[in-house]
Amino acid sequence: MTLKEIASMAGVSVATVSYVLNNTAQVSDETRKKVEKIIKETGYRSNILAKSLRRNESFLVGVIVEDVTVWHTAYIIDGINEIAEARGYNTILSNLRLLNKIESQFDHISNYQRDIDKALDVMVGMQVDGIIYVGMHDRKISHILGNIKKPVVYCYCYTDGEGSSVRYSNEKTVYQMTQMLIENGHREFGVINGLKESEPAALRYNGFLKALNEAGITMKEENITCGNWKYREGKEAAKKLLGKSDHPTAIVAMNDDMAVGVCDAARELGLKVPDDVSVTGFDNADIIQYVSPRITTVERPLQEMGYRSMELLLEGVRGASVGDVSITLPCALIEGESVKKLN
Amino acid sequence: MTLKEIASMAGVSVATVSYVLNNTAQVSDETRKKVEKIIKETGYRSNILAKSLRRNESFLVGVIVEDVTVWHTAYIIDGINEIAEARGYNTILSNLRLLNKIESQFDHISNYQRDIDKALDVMVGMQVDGIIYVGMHDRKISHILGNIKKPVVYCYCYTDGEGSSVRYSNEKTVYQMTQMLIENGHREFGVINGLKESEPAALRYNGFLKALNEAGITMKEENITCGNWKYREGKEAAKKLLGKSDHPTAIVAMNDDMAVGVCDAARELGLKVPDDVSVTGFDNADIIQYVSPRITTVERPLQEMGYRSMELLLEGVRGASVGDVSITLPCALIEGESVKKLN
DNA sequence: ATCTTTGATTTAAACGTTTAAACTACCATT
DNA sequence: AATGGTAGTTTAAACGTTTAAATCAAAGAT
Repeated sequence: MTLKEIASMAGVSVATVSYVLNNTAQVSDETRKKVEKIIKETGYRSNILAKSLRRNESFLVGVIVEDVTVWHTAYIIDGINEIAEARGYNTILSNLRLLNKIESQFDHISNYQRDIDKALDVMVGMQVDGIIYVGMHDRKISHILGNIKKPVVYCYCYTDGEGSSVRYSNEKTVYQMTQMLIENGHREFGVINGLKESEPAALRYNGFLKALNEAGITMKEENITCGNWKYREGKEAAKKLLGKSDHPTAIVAMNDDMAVGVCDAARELGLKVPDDVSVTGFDNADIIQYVSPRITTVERPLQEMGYRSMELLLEGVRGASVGDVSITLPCALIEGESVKKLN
Repeated sequence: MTLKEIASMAGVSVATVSYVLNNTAQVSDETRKKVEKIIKETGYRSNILAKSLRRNESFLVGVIVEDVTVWHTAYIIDGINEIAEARGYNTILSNLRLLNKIESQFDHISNYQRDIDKALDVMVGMQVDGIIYVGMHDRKISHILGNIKKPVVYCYCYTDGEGSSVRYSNEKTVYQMTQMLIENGHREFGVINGLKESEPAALRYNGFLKALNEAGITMKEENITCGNWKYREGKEAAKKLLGKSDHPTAIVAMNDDMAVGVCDAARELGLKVPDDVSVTGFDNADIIQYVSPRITTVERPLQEMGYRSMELLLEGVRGASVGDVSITLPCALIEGESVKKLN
């Protein structure tokens, strides 16, 4: 079913049908009714490819994600898609599958670049109106993406890039969380940071330190540890932190997986959470729901980040925005029962 | 950068450039080199929209998912995308967001239909070559999707539909799991099924019963329970099953969330897993990694289901397949330490 | 010397839209 | 009666490809 066929069935020209469809010109009530009737009857759907070709805009945006199987990715995609749908845009998804690659190939960096190039090939080929990159981008990535002459938004985390970006606040969130612990009377802290090279780890740790410094609290060197974000290393670190009589009264784990490890370590050492030691996490991961007492943690505005990214992108597409915009969204404190009031 | 521009830069006709690009006709080495050089220099990328319009195939497939934030969905999408990419296809994703809708709206059925229609509008409008529906489809959905004149593959679960489908084996998997328990000497079973109305619950339960029947084992009515797939109800059901002196020696939970609930219930009742009671789950969910002892469970071939769905779809697109094909993939047993050998 | 064949290239139509420009009635002013 | 304006409609070009058909030149066969 094409415009032409509709037109001939209605006994009018293709232009008229197009005008009816988009109401972009005056059409008499009579012909409008006639045409609309036929459109409904035939179930005609306009060919978006042809439309996009002619209009020189595709109403398509490309979404590149580092790994779709990392759970937070789905929520961001969900947010992106919701706005896209509402605004009449569609998305094509490209999955870099970074997780497997980093694990299995030593030369992942070069593959990485090749994969992005490939993704860009199809996206630019599809004439996307813009691109959202979901993940941790560094200068290299923003350089690659900067080369295409389309609006780009970086969503999730970023180092120092060019381009518009949407992220959540790591530093401030942990800062506030730590303040909360201090207000509750805690003075002896243990910290389990994430991977040293990781940007969020650095940011979160900064927030932690800032709160300590402001309160004039210093930490024992031995109470500063880090893990690989995973349960096991969190538990191991916690065993060290808690395995002495003068252990900290509060342990700040930089994500929930490790926080759960802390709780299990505590139990195995015969310590009660929160009575003997307080614990906080980060992420509001699924696992949180299974452990009791509920670990106090923090929820990232994942869906909202999707919303904002898409909105920002569309501003760029419409040429509305000037220059780069960076949005940092706050996280929400999810209060559990893992923090004891000491005062 | 268009074909025309490349052509004029190379001093040849657009046809020649097109032939070089797709090598679909004889071109002299000399001109080929010349054209390729310019293509490389300019970084030309062909306009897929125009190509698709002309060729009357889009190399696009639509993927409709019931809810992208349900964790298994991401793995299926990953599989779909991997094959798509390898075959030169792209995917556009439509998320029905069913989870929120079912919770918040009583008239979700009609919205559901409208949402699918909307998704189809854009997909058909984009001239997708085919569609993969990821989720539990019923006759209603296959009726809607059957109306479009494109190949469709249903992935995940299905009742009795028309159309090709890919799913994992529920019945046989639980059958084998139960056989394993029987071989290990278990005779007194408790079962925690999923939601009664749910198809996978029914299938899994069938598999369970079949193994029991074959072994001539009968169950006490009171040991047959069900929950809503969630931790809490699993735990509650387990409390009932285990709260008596002659409790079952093995509890088959129809998913991991509930199996974890069983373990916690056991612990609270002072029972040891697996010494006092054996437990099995289903899904190999993330949570499994956090509980010890490791719960014996089963992994669904999610990514593989994505692969197969895409392959099946492309067969349909290429007109290779005749009639509907149904593929049922086996699950893999993940042996933990939650099952005791009684013999 | 003429006719075929072959290989390399170009011409031009087609895909399904949008849209500026042209056209046609019809009516209202002068 | 000529002019102008307006509402409704059509014409035709354009978007960037692909591809059947046409063209052309050079080589081979008679």
